[in-house]
Order: sequence, then structure tokens, then C-alpha cells
Amino acid sequence: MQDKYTPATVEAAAQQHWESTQAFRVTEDANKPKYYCLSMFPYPSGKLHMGHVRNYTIGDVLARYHRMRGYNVLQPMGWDAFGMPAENAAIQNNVPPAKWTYANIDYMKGQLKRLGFAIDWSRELATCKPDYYRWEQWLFTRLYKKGLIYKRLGTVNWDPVDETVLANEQVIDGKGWRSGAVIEKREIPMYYMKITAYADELLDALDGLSGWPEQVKLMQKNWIGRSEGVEIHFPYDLSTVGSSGVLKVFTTRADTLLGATYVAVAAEHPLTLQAAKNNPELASFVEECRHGGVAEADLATMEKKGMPTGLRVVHPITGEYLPVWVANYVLMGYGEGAVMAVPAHDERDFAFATKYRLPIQMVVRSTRDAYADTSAPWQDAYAEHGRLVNSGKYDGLHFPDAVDAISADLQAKGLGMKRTQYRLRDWGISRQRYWGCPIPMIHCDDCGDVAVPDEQLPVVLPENVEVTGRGSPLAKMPEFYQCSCPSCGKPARRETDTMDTFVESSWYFLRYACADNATGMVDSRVNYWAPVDQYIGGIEHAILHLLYSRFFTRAMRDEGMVNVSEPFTNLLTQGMVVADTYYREAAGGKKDWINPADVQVERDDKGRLVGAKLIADGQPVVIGGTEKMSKSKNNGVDPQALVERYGADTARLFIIFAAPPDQQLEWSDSGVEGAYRFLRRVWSFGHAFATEYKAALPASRSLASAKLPESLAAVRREIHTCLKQANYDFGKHQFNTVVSAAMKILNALEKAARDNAAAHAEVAEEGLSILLRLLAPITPHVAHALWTQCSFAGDLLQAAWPEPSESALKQDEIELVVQVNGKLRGSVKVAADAPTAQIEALALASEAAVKFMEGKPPRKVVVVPGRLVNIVV
RNA sequence: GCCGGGAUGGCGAAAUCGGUAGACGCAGCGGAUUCAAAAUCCGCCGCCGCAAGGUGUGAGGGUUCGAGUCCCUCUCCCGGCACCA
Repeated sequence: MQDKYTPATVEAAAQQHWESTQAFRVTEDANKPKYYCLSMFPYPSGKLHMGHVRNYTIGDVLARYHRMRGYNVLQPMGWDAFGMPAENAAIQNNVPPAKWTYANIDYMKGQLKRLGFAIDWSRELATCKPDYYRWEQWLFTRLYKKGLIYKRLGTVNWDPVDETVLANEQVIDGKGWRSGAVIEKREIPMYYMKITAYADELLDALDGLSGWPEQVKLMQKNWIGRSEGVEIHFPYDLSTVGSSGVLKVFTTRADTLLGATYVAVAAEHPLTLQAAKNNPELASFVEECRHGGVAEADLATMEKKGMPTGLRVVHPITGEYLPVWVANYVLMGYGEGAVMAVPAHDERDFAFATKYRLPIQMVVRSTRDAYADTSAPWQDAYAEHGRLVNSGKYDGLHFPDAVDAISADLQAKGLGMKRTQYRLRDWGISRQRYWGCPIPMIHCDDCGDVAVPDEQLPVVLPENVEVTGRGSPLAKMPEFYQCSCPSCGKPARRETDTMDTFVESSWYFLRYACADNATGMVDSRVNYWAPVDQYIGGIEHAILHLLYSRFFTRAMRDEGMVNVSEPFTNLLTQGMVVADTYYREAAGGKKDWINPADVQVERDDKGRLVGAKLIADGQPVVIGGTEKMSKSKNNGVDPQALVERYGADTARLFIIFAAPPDQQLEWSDSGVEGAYRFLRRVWSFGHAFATEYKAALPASRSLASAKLPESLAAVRREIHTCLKQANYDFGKHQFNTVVSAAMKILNALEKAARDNAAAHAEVAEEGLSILLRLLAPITPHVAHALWTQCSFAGDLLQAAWPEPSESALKQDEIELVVQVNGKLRGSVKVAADAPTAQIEALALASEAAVKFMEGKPPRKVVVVPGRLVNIVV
């Protein structure tokens, strides 16, 4: 056995062993509970980044842990291979997206293998391959025929210079990122998935997801946003508008209807467009509203602007006229594209009304200040519920009764009704881009939109293509779009839009169960593996990806393809990986970001950071704080270099130890050194055991029965206490403290007295076998090597998970803390089973208690068994 | 703007049901070993204080014998906002 720890050879040997035994290939097994452990698959962007390494390390720890717990574990891997970066790389480097993507997959796969993840590679899939996306197209045609996919107009960011639709990410301050042109909103036909048909089910089922973080469920709940409210109709007629009809709005605050002083409509609302025809000023305002992108965050933070349309509608209760304003904060895509404005009781309406001097009519009073002056000038909107005032016959009513009364009257007049509304909108999946799954539709002048028949699937995406960044490449390829109508046979045009890449990631977890199936999307094996028992990925996917996957699983369930409704039983949302940033100010205030590896930090004699210098020139750099690892801040740490220098186990150990999985992880080079140091100590102890201590082992082990010397019994108690803690922490996925426990076990083992060689060897043997099994999921290579070299039985992958021994934990005497008036003053030693009265007496008589009670009598004594005694005087 | 989350030593963190704040590690300081260095080992290490002691979990208030943990108000930072993945 090597006396020095050499990760490169240790890791190569372990990986070779797993490879030759096909250790991670799994099939369905009715005799074992299954555990489907899945990490979100990576986008093949080039090289692994530290976020990937963290994600897959966490997943691997869970997979290997459950395997040792006796589960039939599936951990697959694949590639979320369609997407924009491939097109951007193509424009920059003149490489076809397919070639770039496949090269990246090759490289990253090698990196994943080097990290030693327990992956069943036989199930590998890439979403850009026809054998994957053909089933997506197949499902599309089914859902289309079912009506779950439909076509309508949708709003996109239009770059008028590049004549291209841009993603929100490509719109910076309202301008195109390449052209710099002011972006316009444009309406184009798009396909939509009717996710709203499942809104209630997606919302209600959240309650059953006990394995999901509350925060994620809450975000999804708010995203779906079911609200009970009232649809209110404001009639208009020839005298006010020029035609007659009703303006519909939805509100959750129908109780404030008598406080409505105007209605606001979106710039694209039909009423606005009608009014703009004879009003050039209004027309130019509408035109101005068309500028800029469609991202909600931008729309919601921009300056609130509006203009009167000159039109009036009739208040459905009072019959008074209300002015119609167009406002840029009212969005056509949300609800009815119109809102009733109650400035007194809505903060946004209040700000708008104050800016444009519109009337503010108070109709709700707090129930707490019944005598307050109802005519006092308003500083702010009162948005709470309360008692109605200034509302005629409704005065005095409180929120639910007021809504009931007003909606009943509206209903009687035919001017409104109670209804449920959702914030959730249908999912637009059309993308005017090349590198995605082609939408399997054909447009025929005579037959309209026709789904591509099964026998013509897949619609293969041509891979040798030139990407320029102007327009859509497929729309310039007649060999792709020229086709004949499947219905009538006449010449027709193939759809050239591709699907949102979220579609591929909405079902890949089901495909892993049967990735080799060439005749169907999924088969019966999916009902063995589904649902995913543990899903691991970034919190940034808390809403969209997870909601789409929940929807897709239901859509596939209703097609009879899978039995489950929920795809992911347990969800772990991992935190970001962040690192220090450094920069120098260049001319023009631009920051030149400097990689932390090129910087030397300076500390004072207490270890506090006082400055930093560039190693190359010795001149100071600015410390920019801690940020998410990224190319733009140049603060990434390359996993490859790390693995080459320290090995995969050290990288994995540091990542697991530095923070709990769901928290942000701060990179630290010296922390990596620390992890490496620990593994060297583990190796060195294993080496000492194998070459030295082991020889002293008695023929038959007697730990369970023999009386150990007290110092060794204490070592053993420490080991089993740490093990108990580690098992508890494993259960709640707090792996950083599992590592702490392993470190404490090693500390105890190293300090154990060796004068009784046989007893020491027994304690060391038990301790080492516990330590290696605790480390097996985290640092599997070094654990495997030592397990083998120390001649522990069997393959560590299958070793039984260790459980603490009750007899080893037993303690006769315990120490209790003594507090006086809640302040820590001392401690007393008592028998572990001492009765409360005896503890109380001992505590009162203790030196610390006598001193700090200062002769005063105790007013109260609180005894917390096993913890403390608090004496109140 | 809206929704969600976070804040504990110089740093990453721990504290299981409201019960010893800072386990474990990093950095730092002192020592041993060494011709020297690396590596390793031993010790110290929240802040103020010579000590006794006081004080301390983003800020302010409250409940309690006792609050990092529960309640109220506020500040700052992070994630998402439907075409980044």
C-alpha cells in the first residue's frame, strides 16, 4: 500500500473498478425499493462550471447514500442541447450549432466521468437528436388535435434593424444587443400550450408535495395566482364612444367599485385604437408605448404614463360617466387589458391619479379609526379591507358582504358576475430561431394548419446551416420549408418556428426510464421509475421549469402514457456558487475584471483583509465583493484545473463541506487546501491501520461485550455520537455537518491511546469502517481504496450503512449548566438518571449558584433535563 | 414594481422542540521539528478588559425564568418575473 495519498492513481483505479463491474447500470428490480435520483441536466455550453460540479456532487452523494441503504438507484445524465448560446457561438465562430454542441457534449462528458459520478451512462440522451425530439413532435401533434395546443397572436421583441425576434435577455435598456436599435413590440402568430386548463390541479396538488421546499410551493402558488373576484362591465354607447358595447374589467376589490373615478386601458386595447384614429396626439402616445421590450420587470418599473382617450364609459351602479384613460402600466396580455381605477384604495392608481390630477374618492375606512375625518387630504392609498363609506346603500358593509351585495346587483343588471381568475397565462412555445425542435405543422392555403402525420415524423432539423443573426435560418431554406399538404397533397409551407427549449426539459426525466425505445415516447418501464424520488437543481428554476414539467407530466398522464401526476417527489434547490471579484478601473469608467487566481490578497496580523494586488505587476487592484461565478465578472474557478491539481474527491469534499446544499457556496482556495489536508490524514490513518494496528487485532472481536479502558470508551462514545449526528444530518440533507462529524471521528481516532494495542486496534477498526462508509458517498474514490486496502469485506458500494450502537453511547454521569437569572454561571455533574429534586439541590448548592445568588432566596428554579438548571432570584 | 429567500467571529458555517452561541473547518498568532523551507504535530483564537467581569447572532421594539430561534416595525443583499438556461 502506498504511504502517500496520490489522488490521480487512487481515482483512476476506483473508476476503472466501477467501469469494469458496470456498477451503475440498473434495470427494474421488483425486490428492492427504487430510488430515482436526478440532477437537472446541463446545457452543453463548453466546459463544466462550478455550479454543475456542485449540482452533480449533491446528486451523487444522495445516489450513493441510498444505494448503501439498499435502494435500486437510478442516476442518469443527458444534455439539454438546444438553445440560443449555440446560435451565438455559430455567429461568432462560424461553426454550425450542431457541431459546436456535440463537441461540447464530448468534452463535458469526459469531465463528468473524471469526477466519478455514479451515473448509468447507458441511458444518456441529447435533446437535439432526432431520436429524442421526434417524440416531442409526436406528442405535439396529439395535443394539437386534442385542442391542448392552439394558435393565436403573441407579443415579441422585434429588432427592426436585424429584422429578428429577440429574447428578453437580448434586449438591453430597450435596445437590441447587437444592432442597438430601439426594440418594438410586434404581434405574430404563435402556438400555445393550454397550461391554464390544468391551473386548478397544478395549484391544488402543491399541498400534497411534502418533499418540496415551502418557498418553492409558495412561489408556484403565487405564480398561478388564483383569485376570486368580480368581472364588471362598464357600458358605453354611441354618444360616448361611437359604437356600443361594454368594457370588461376584473377586480378582486369589487367592494371599492363606488370609489372608481376612471378606467384605464392598455395601449393595444380596441377602444384605444378606435380613439386614436381621430386623435394624433393619442396615436403618437400609442406608438410610444410600442417601443421597448416585453419583459414584465421592465414594464413594471418604468415610469407610469397615461393620456385621456376622450371616451367615457358608464359606471354600472351609479350611472355616472367615467373617463377612459390609456395607461402604459395596463397590459393587453393580462386579464381584459383594462382595469377600473380606485385611487383611494390602490397604490398604483393613487400614484397615477395624483400625477394626472384625477379625482380620489374614499369609500373604505379602517375599522380601527371609526371617527377619522373622511374628507382629510390623502397622503397614501388605503389598500386594506374595511368598512364601506360614501357608497350609498352599501355603507357600513365589510369586505366579503360588500362584494356579495355589489356583485349580486351587477348580476341582476347583467353588468357583471363573480368569477375566478388566474395570473397564469398559456405557454407560448413558438420561437423564431434555428437551433430548436421544429414545430411539426404544415400550412396549406386550402386546408389551413395541418399537423405532420406520424409516418412523416420526425421533422428533422437540418444540421449544416449558416447562422447570421438576421432573420430565421429555416425560413431561408426552401429545401426545409417546401413540402406538400398531408391532407390534399398540394404544395404547402412547413412551419419554420422551433419550440421553446423548456419543452424538451419538461419530459426528459420520463424518457430516461426507456431512452432506448425506438418505437414509442415512453413504455411500461416509466411506471417503474417515475416519479423521480429526488430532484436536484438550482433555485432559479423554482417556477418555470418545474411548473412546465408538472404540467407536461399531467398532459402525458391524460394521454395514458404515465401513471403519475407529479414528476418530482422530493426537491432540493441548490444555492449558487460565488467567488470574490477584483477589478481595475479602465478609461471611461469601464471595469476590467481580474481573475482571483491572478490576485494576491493582503491581511493584517488578525487575518483581516486589507488589500489586494495583481501578482503580475505588484500594483493594487480594487476588491469588488462576492458575486456569482461568471464569465462577465471573470471570477470563475475552472473545475478541470482543480481536479487535475487535487483530484475529484477533494473537489467534491470541499463543495459538500463549505455550505449546506441549499445555501450559497463561497469559493475559497484555502478551503480546498483544507479538504485536501483532511483526505491526506484519512489516508495516513488508513495506512497506519493496514500496515500496523491491524496486526494487533484479536482473533475474535469483543467490543460489544468487553469493558474498554475509559479513554478508549470515550473515543468510541465520540465516534458513535458523531455517527448518530451524521445520520440525522443525512436525513435532512445537511451534508456539510456530515463532513464535520467525519472530521471529528478522525480527530478522535488519531488521539486514541495506543497502550492497549488489541483494544485500540478494535476501536480503530470499527471507527475506520464507520468513517469510510460515511465518506463513501462524498469522497467515493479514497473511501473505496482504503476500504479495499484495509481488507474490509465486500464492495464499499454495497456496504451496509452504519448505525450507532446504544451501548457505545451510554454515559453514567452528565454535566448540567447552572444559570442564575438566565446567565451562565457554572456547571454541576450529576448521574444521568438523577431525579429533578436531586438536580435542583445539587445546583442550588453549587459554588457558582451560591456566589451569584448573593444570599437571596430562589424565587423559581427551572430544570431542563439533560441540559440546564436556571435559578431565578 | 410584484413574488420568494437571506443576514451569526477576520472568513465559510453549527446550534434537532425556546435551553451552554460560535461545533467543524479556513485564515491568523505562538511553539516543536528542520541547516532552511515545504509538509507535519502541539497550543491560542468573538469583542472590550490586567483581571473580576461586561458584552455579543443586520437595526429598533415586544413575549418569556430563558430568544440566533416566536411576534411587530425597518434596513441592506440575493433569486424569479413567462424568449438565458
